[in-house]
Order: sequence, then C-alpha cells, then structure tokens
Amino acid sequence: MAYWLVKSEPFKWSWQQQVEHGTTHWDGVRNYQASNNLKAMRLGDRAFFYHSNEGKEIVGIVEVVKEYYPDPSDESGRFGMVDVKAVKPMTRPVTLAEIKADPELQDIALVRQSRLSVQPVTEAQWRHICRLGETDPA
DNA sequence: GCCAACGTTGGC
DNA sequence: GCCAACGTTGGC
Repeated sequence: MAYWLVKSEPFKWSWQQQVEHGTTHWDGVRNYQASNNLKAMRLGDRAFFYHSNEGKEIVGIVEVVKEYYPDPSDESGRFGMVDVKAVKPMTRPVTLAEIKADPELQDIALVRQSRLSVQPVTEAQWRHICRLGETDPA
C-alpha cells in the first residue's frame, strides 16, 4: 500500500465536512504533478488530510475507495479525480511547524514542495507522523 | 496583505 | 522551443 497527503483549505472543504459526508470525490485538481499522483493512487491507499492556510496541520486520515477517473468539472478533459472516505481523525493534529522542526521529516514534500496539493508520503514518514499524532498508523 | 515559489499561457 | 508576463498557492 502507498501513502499520500492531500491538502484542502478548510473554508472550501474541511475535515469536518469530509467526516459528515463519508465518501466524496477528490475533484478540482488542475495541476499535472498533483494529477499524476492521483493517477498513481490504488484502492486501499491511505492519505493524510491536511488543512492549508487555516490550521496548517494534518487532521485526519482518508482511504482511496475509487481509483482515478475523469473529473466532470474539468471541461478540458485533462484532469481526473479519485474517491476518498474518512477513516479516522488524528488523535492529536500534527502541525506544519512540528513537521518543519523534525529532523526526520526534512525531505517530505510538504516542506520541500509546499504548493503541491497531492503529494506522496513514504512509509517511514507515515509512521513517524502517526507517532507524533498519537494515532495508530494502520 | 505581502511575497516567494512555481506553474501556465501565449507571442515570437 | 524560448521566455516574459501573468496567475495561483500558501506560509508568514
């Protein structure tokens, strides 16, 4: 299984809304690198749900329940989306400041390529962040 | 609100 | 195919 991180501005789409809706389309991605990461997602992969701008912290974990397919909101037909479902919240949110300050997380895309909205996470990074968030990584 | 980083567009 | 202009993201 692979691990990922997806970003959302809580004003547009918050973790709370994700929990209330259960399964949702992760649509609206209009960046090739992010889209390629969506394409690489497989059923059962997990992703951290990160609040950008407001909060700047990882607040929960979602699971991929449908693989890449066309995004009907994209008129150009170039971009797709996946479906994700809320799995569980982080017991304790893990902030960007903590991640930046952690020597073991210096290579994470969140630090190195901050604008990318869909990012890969290594298994080591996944476990480390789960430990910081006092959350079972499984 | 500012600005750095970076992606995209379009003229040539 | 280059690159200047412009737009967007997102941290601060």
